[in-house]
Amino acid sequence: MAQKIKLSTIAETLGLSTATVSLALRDSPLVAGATRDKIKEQARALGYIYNRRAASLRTSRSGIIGVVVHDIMNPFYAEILKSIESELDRSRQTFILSNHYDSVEKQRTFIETLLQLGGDGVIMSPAIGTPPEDIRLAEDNNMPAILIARSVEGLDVPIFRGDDSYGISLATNHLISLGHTCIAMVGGTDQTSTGRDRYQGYVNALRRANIEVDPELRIPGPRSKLGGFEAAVTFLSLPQKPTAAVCWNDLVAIGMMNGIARAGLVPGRDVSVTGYDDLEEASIATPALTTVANGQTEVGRNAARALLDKLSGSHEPDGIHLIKPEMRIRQSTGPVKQR
Amino acid sequence: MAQKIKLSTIAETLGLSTATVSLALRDSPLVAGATRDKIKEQARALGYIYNRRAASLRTSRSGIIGVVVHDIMNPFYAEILKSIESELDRSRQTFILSNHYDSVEKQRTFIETLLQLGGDGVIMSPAIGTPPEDIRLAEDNNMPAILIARSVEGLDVPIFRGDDSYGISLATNHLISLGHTCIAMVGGTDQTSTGRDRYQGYVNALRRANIEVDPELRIPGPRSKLGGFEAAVTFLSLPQKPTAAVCWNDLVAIGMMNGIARAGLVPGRDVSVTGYDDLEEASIATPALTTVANGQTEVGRNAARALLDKLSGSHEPDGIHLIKPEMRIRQSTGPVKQR
DNA sequence: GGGCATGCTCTAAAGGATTCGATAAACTGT
DNA sequence: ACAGTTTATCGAATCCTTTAGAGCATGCCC
Repeated sequence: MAQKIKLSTIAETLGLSTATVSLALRDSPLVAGATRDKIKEQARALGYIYNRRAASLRTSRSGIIGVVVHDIMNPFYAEILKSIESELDRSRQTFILSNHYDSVEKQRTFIETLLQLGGDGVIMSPAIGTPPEDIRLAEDNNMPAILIARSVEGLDVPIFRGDDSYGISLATNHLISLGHTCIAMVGGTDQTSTGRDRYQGYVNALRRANIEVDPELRIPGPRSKLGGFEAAVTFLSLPQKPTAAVCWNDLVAIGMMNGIARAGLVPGRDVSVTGYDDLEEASIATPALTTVANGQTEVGRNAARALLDKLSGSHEPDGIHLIKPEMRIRQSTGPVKQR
Repeated sequence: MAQKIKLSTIAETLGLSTATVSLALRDSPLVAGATRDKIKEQARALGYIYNRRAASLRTSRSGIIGVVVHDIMNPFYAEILKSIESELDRSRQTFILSNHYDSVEKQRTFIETLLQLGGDGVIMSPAIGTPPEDIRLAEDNNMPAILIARSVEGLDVPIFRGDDSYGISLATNHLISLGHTCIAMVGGTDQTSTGRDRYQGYVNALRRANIEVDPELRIPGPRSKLGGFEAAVTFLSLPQKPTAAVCWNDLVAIGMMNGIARAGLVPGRDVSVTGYDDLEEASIATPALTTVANGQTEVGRNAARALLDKLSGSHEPDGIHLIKPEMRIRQSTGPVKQR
């Protein structure tokens, strides 16, 4: 309040130059030990606050990293963010978070803001329909980007994600092995690479088992609990009377189980349901959800490390980094039972 | 990549001064319309990126607002954040988000980082045990703070929160009116103002109905789904055989309903359960959760507006701003039934 | 004692936008 | 035609830190 304390304030009170003070505070070996201690002590005493904007103006390094995903409230992204956070924390980077809600517009605004702030890099799960130029804008202005979860055509920035096609085929195979032959696929969209991959995994698994693929058994759209809840109605009224559902993710699966229960049926006994992601919540759902662990923690950690490596120039982690999903079998799936 | 475009680049290519360019880009009436258009056009053509750090060095306004809460993954905070976000968005402020996970240490680090970046203000739900000095640090360095959800003793910064004591008493009264007399309180902690207020609301409602308060009926601790899930076991083994539970929040209530179902009982019929917060999820839970709407949207919106007002100097929103909670009766509560 | 390291500190020039006060040009009214 | 406005633009200082490059002791060796 009183007076802004700056380097020169410290310098004057000690009869030194700002250069020395600046170096001392950053532990430069150029400054004598005794001087350094005196300076640090004085800085503390005066309540000095380092001015990063002034510093970064000079050094063109801001210590800011941007992270933008579809929706941070979605536990799938939240778990990724948590692991990014713990990775960045230890390297003293500040991170700025944003949702784009699949608005290309909002996403571009975020990238521009980040550029204005001098962001050092950005980790993003690109919005549906992201034009490659928007990401090149970042790269061209010296702000490297790393993608997570979704790819963008025509770009060669590093990307970290689970192997969606393989993961969904695991879930589908599991249902097939329980005797199910009429299996619906609930949720997701063809507009993202993830959506296409997951549907493909489902189709592949059915084909391999010589089960005919019926497009009517696909209920596209839902990606949230509410979506899954509502899709239960559609599912239960399908004329083919499917006995199982491969859901887009755990949220859809949990919502759908709630919808099924509301209709008086018992999920896991009357209808088998699989999720995807293995959120913390999956194991405490009723019944406990059979799902596919999608490696959120690895995705976040590896993406953050890759960016830090790139920034420190030690390593260029280009290309696609796939993480192998794993099956988690619980109580929401069981042997086939006619309705 | 090629060359950094700055104000002076634009100025030179047009034969103008940086002063004029700077003014034009900010739509100053001092600049002639034709000149302004020419400048803006050129800025776009060159791919000029506004350098906020340089600007804020001069103006000491960064356009950055910090938001720190216990855990952004918690849907209660997530809903607040969403409403803060939409409020700040329209005033072109960037916001930086952080969790403190109730670590005073982590919270202070965040405040310091924000000060270094020249944050204009901070909205926070203070960590348990936050010393008033930590918040004064912000205020003293010209970065106003607004509290949400929790208070800190010995401070007169504005605070926005629900009326917890009143809210919980609504839920408790509702159970009492259904005939319940042995009602447990599940979750929460005495270490936060919210925790103390909610317990007090529960106690008050019982006393008003002449029901004796049994401290053994309190199961403190849980604040998450998993916590509620585990607390169900404790609850069901209480010798007093309570017929209803007032839960700390919706997460605890939903977790607890899952735990109760896992034990073979039907929540809403065998045991009545109330939540708190009215998350989106409450209405699709099985059974749909009776809960108390806590006004997250208002809290977020009002807090954000208050901060913006304070920054623009138009208004000093000091003091406590309580939001009146409202009852939402659904299927998780019903008439008393002996177990 | 002269020549050279070595160790520590300082001077001054960036870095990019904003803004006060000055200036020049165009216009007003008489 | 001239003093007085108004309008549009500019010069230069300023915000605070970093960092070459210079400078000055001191100590050491031959």
